[in-house]
Amino acid sequence: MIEDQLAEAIRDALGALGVQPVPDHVQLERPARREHGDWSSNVALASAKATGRNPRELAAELCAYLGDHQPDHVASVEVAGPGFVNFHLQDSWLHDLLRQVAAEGVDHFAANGFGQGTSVIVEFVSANPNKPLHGGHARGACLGDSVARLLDRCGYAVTRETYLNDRGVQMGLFAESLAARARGEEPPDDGYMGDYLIEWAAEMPVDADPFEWGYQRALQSHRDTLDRVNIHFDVWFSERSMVADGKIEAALEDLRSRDVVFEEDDATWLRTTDYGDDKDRVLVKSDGDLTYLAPDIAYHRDKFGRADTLIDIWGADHHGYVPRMRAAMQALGHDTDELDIIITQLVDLERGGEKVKMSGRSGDMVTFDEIIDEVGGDAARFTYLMQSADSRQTIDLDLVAARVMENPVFYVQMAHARLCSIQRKAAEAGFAMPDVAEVDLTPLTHERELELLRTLSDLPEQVVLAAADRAPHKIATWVRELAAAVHGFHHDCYVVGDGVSPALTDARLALVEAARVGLVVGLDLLGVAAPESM
RNA sequence: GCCCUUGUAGCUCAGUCCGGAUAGAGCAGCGGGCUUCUAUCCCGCCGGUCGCAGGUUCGAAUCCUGUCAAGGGCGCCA
Repeated sequence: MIEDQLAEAIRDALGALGVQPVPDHVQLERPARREHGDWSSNVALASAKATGRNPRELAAELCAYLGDHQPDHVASVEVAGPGFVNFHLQDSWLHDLLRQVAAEGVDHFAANGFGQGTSVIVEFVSANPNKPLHGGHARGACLGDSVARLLDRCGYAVTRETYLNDRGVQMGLFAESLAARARGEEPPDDGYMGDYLIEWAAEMPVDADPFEWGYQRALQSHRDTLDRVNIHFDVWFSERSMVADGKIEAALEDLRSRDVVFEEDDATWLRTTDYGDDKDRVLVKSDGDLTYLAPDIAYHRDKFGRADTLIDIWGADHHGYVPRMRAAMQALGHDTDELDIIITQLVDLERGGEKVKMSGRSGDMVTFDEIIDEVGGDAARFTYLMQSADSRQTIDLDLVAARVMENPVFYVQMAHARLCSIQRKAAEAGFAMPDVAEVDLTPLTHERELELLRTLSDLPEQVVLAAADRAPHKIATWVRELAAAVHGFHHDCYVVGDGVSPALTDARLALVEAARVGLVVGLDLLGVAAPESM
């Protein structure tokens, strides 16, 4: 990448100028203002103090040196402000970039090998298998899958996994409620009241076991819903399987052997306070039943046996459990740096400005399916991923569904459809797609063309940052910028038509293809389709 | 009381991790632009004491301290 070249050139220059020590990392960034050049470095400001030199003088010496030893593509280097070193580049750096994007294509553009050799399990959704997925699951579902897509592109060996709470009190109540509905009765007072149980009960064969049949029915419901938003788990991990194969007991034994467990009031406790938790936690209740925590610990212990790094996506209502899980993993000797628990803040749903109730015993909760019905799978995913998981989100279903102007997903998809349309029109007009490696790109000098390429050049870094921060919203922001650049290009730069020379048409067709690759990659990282027409 | 997250334009949010130059985008409002590849678009204008107060720094939306406000969480429930 060009910034690596420039950084290396700066380090060489610092060495030649006798600056000690030469920093390991030279920061280069794209200035906010075009007149500050294509790339800028604050290296003179940053190292002035360490070297006891005046930053502007150091910057001036750097510029002079770099002027005499110009790296490829550099047109000029100048000092600005308090001591920035600004590089102005020739358009050729963007032309090279275009060739690179086209050559890498959808499979390789913005990919990197940072995760090579590292396995990671991304656990998300993990909904109780006794009711349809509801709105509260949606954000975490979209986030988890997109994080997995980002890690894929960074070369990690990724497993998408969800945990099934398929034993315990709630599942028993579920089976009882389902059986009651099947008999035409009301569920027990503490049972499940949702109308979906009436539907499911009607489907259930008379001789079926309500527990097993209902469990499978719920799983099918989850699978069907997630299919609609392009989410597919590699592993559906069963809690009760850990009872059968002894993993829970093994985990408890492991903890006991490490002397972090004690008995008190007839219960078994984990001394999580030794690891930063604010109180100790019960593993086995005085009545002999397990708390939810014991299987959860066993599950995470199992995951650490299968992967180097664990990422969990939890809702805000579970954030209080982070310290105890981290404590438990630390007690088991795992590196808690490799346990990354992402908390998604709550989402408020509205319709036409009116708040929608998210849950309720009578079954008036909004299901994930209803959200998809109302706004579509692509709009749902894009909307959930537009904002940082840290910020509380308000989604007005009517706005997302109906008012196209307020819904960026259409803007971005439209950009892709337009590029495809251009390619179709060009083919109809007899222009074959040029060989991008050979085509002359020097006709690409229009500001719209250059801006499009500059935006494309940002994606590789954004992928690295988004993957590291588990922050797909950075990709959503980027893809909106790229779409804006595409629409601007589309508006001002005809590809095929009167007054466009064949050479320019060829060059622009190459640009169209590179931009299309960028949109496809960006949208794919979000799990959103790139339609060829709209 | 303790813990987590948030507070940036009328609204919804980027930017904060890793401090840089005149703080960005969309929507809303106002005003322009289609004989050619999708006007579901493009361009301009309007709009911000970056919650508040200190501190560190050549330089703070960004780091530190305090404080206010909103949301969430603090079970031998799951």
